[in-house]
Amino acid sequence: MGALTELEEQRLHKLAAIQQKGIDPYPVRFSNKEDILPLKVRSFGAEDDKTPPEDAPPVKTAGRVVAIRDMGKAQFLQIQDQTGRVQIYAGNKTLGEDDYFILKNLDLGDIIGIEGRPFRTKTGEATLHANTLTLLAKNLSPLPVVKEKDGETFDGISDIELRYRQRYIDLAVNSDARETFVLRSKIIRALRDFLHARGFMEVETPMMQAIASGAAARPFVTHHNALGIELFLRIAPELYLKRLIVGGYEKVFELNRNFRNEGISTKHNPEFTMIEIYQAYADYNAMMELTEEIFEHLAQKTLGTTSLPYGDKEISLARPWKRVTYLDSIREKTGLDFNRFLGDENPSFDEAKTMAQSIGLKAEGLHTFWEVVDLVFSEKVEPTLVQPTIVMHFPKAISPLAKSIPGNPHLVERFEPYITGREMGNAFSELNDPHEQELRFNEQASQKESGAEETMPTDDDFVTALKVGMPPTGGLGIGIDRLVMLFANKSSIKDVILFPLLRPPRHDTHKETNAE
RNA sequence: GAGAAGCUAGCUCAGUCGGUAGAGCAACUCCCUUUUAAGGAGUGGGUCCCGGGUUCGAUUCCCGGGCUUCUCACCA
Repeated sequence: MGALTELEEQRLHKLAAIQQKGIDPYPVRFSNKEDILPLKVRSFGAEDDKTPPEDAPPVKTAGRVVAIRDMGKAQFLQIQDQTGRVQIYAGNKTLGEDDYFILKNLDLGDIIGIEGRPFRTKTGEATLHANTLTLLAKNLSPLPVVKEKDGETFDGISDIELRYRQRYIDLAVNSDARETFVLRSKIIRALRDFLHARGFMEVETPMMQAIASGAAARPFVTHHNALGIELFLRIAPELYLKRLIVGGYEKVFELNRNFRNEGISTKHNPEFTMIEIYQAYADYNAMMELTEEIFEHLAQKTLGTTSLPYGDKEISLARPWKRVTYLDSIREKTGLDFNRFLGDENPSFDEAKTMAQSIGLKAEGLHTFWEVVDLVFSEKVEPTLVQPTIVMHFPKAISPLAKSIPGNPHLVERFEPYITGREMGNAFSELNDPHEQELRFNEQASQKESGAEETMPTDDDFVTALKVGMPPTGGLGIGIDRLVMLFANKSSIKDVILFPLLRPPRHDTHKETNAE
């Protein structure tokens, strides 16, 4: 393998010619580089309305060459750094011999440093007239050429696979991609600041766990050689964070990766970022307040508004959000009223099935009353929850870590916020009765025995922790990737994860395997 | 895991009812010192995703495979 394209060969020849001339195409450093945006503000005014004086002192900056307009013995270049773009004017009148040689051998994608005097061209463009031009890195693998005019982009890269597989190209070429990940970083920072300001402490709990509990999902398995044990990548940090509440910390959070060995889709990546927040002496009502505050604050802080465009919709994150109970939301959307079963100790599975069938849902493969109800909810209610909605009081049967509503045998103090038809988080008053917790784990285990695919594994040490005593506690988890999708107006989770998981490319394995 | 679509020059895309292919941008050569999707003249560039079959001949038709995207399934 490794046949070079014509373009790559040409670049290598230029590289050789540059080295021949005694110029290092990869110099060690370029000191005192000023960022382009502040430099432009300083030289040309914040409104781009100032003209620098004739004798303005030279400035020094650097970036990637993204446009070359060759006028013969002089050229107009555009260079781009993390903060913006600026035009460079360079020619043989001001450049020394070596620098001019670099100019003549310059390619799109090269990284250069320049020193030059700010001035305006005839047409008024803010420009730097280069006195020196230093090659800092030669581009040997040509980038796609993207041209822009009046905000319109021509011939950008649209090959989605290339954008995800070689994100560095996507970032180098597409300003939208760059902006998305800047926004992601701002959101995460604002979230941390928000929580720190309220007295929360950020902690780190194990990502490799002997028991992958805290959620119901298939884990990744790995192996520790020295201990000779099987370990799982965590599917959730929940049980460890609650151990910290037992230990006496009262406000903790963890913002980091979880891993689930499940399908990949526009809404699922095998590793994804979650924040989980626990507050002792609080309950799910406090978590509802917190949820609304967090979303509103993050939007205000990072986007300057609580009104977000998403696809063809306009989402308003302004508080207060609509709140509705789980069963009422089903009644609202389908007319089916499961509330009337709340008095029954063992609500009828068959009746639930009949009700589901009456609105065209097949309850095949389901075993319990509450599974049928949850099917109705996820099929008929979830997709309709476009504006922020807090759905409260989930079935106990599918909430093994949440505290029961006092006096209610079937429902728990749990809620989920929904936006754009997607679950954005999960929260509850944490179950802190060790005996009840043990029963719930057992219930999960017997569901597994009777054929449920994914249930929550028992964690005996966690039960022991609860026996030591955990104060009443409110917990909240928020999916960060989905939050960023909402804020960045992206429909695929891959657009908000820098390096989403893709099948590794197979080079010429075909020939090799067929050669046998 | 299932179905559908796609894969042609560095990029964005045409096209071949089966006779090995084209545009724009990029590249190369030349002209041009205030351009900005710069302009003008010329040139080169392809395992048409991979393998097999049918055929005189396959990028095109058939079969198998790969990768991606979308939908569904699974999925806190």
